[in-house]
Amino acid sequence: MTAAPLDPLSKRRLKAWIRLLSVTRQTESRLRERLRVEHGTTLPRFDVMAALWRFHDGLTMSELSRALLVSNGNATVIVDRLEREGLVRRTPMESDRRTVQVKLTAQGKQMFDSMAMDHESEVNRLLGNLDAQDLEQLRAILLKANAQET
Amino acid sequence: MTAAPLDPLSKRRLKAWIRLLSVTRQTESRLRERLRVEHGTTLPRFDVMAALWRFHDGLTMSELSRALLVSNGNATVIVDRLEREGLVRRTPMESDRRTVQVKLTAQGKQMFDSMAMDHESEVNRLLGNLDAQDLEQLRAILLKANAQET
DNA sequence: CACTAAAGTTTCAAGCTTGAAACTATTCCC
DNA sequence: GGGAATAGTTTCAAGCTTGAAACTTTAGTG
Repeated sequence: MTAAPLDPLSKRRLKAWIRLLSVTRQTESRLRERLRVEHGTTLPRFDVMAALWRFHDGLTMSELSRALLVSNGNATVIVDRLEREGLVRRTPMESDRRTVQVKLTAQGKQMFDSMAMDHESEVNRLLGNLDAQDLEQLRAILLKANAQET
Repeated sequence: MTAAPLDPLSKRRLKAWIRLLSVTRQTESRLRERLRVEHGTTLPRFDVMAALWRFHDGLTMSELSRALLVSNGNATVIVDRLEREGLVRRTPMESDRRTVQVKLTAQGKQMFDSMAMDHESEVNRLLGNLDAQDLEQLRAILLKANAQET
């Protein structure tokens, strides 16, 4: 539907996107490897646990998939596996019987705690070249970019 | 192995990473949807074709997976499917019989051309809020971040 | 109250992705 | 030349991911 790219910045935006994707993929790949080698888990499982740790009153499945920007079906299978491993618990809601509340179990909290600091220091290492000014600029740019998402 | 995160910027780097991931996922999701709806294809297929278009003398499987930051096994199945659809061709190399050269077919080139401009204008729209200065800063920051990747 | 629309979740098929293992071809080194 | 190590590719099992369809429950409307 969009017309031909007369915008003179079009090519630069495309290059910026490619670079953004590349840095993100490389970083994700490092983090995935670390979780696998050091903690025997995967990035999606970690992401779910991190979200549940953050919202420690629990999240519904829909809130979870929205927070993680993944599909509902995807959230279901990851929570299924975490639940089978005893790291997470589904509780049917009284107020609205369509929904379930997902929470970390005590074991899940413990597991997450054992990973979180290591994960943070790996992120800190991977982005270690960025100083305070870089981080502030990046923050501003990403917020700006995000505002566009229709 | 890394020690506790005494770095005072550690938390900010973590937040920056989460934001980076979020923007990237949202953007990827938009682009994927557009390719699906408008062109009946997927992002990984598009990525492979874009790499082959860019290096129009062809790439080996290993070069391809390195360029796309995906595993060799992954590259194999995507190229398999593209080949089955006639968009791509594998040619055994004379010089080194371990390797194959992957190239776009004429049909593949045509298909890519029909998608590329649309894809670019979608990227341009999604990052439309970023002006020349933003793009330059982003470029510098991403290059800096990239330099760290051990 | 019935009907309809909407929201929340799961199921499903298809495709993507990884990392390890297997296989083939090449290069290196004695 | 004969191994041994290395490089390129594919195969494989397991898990991730999507989007659509089905199912259940709730809310809204007459």
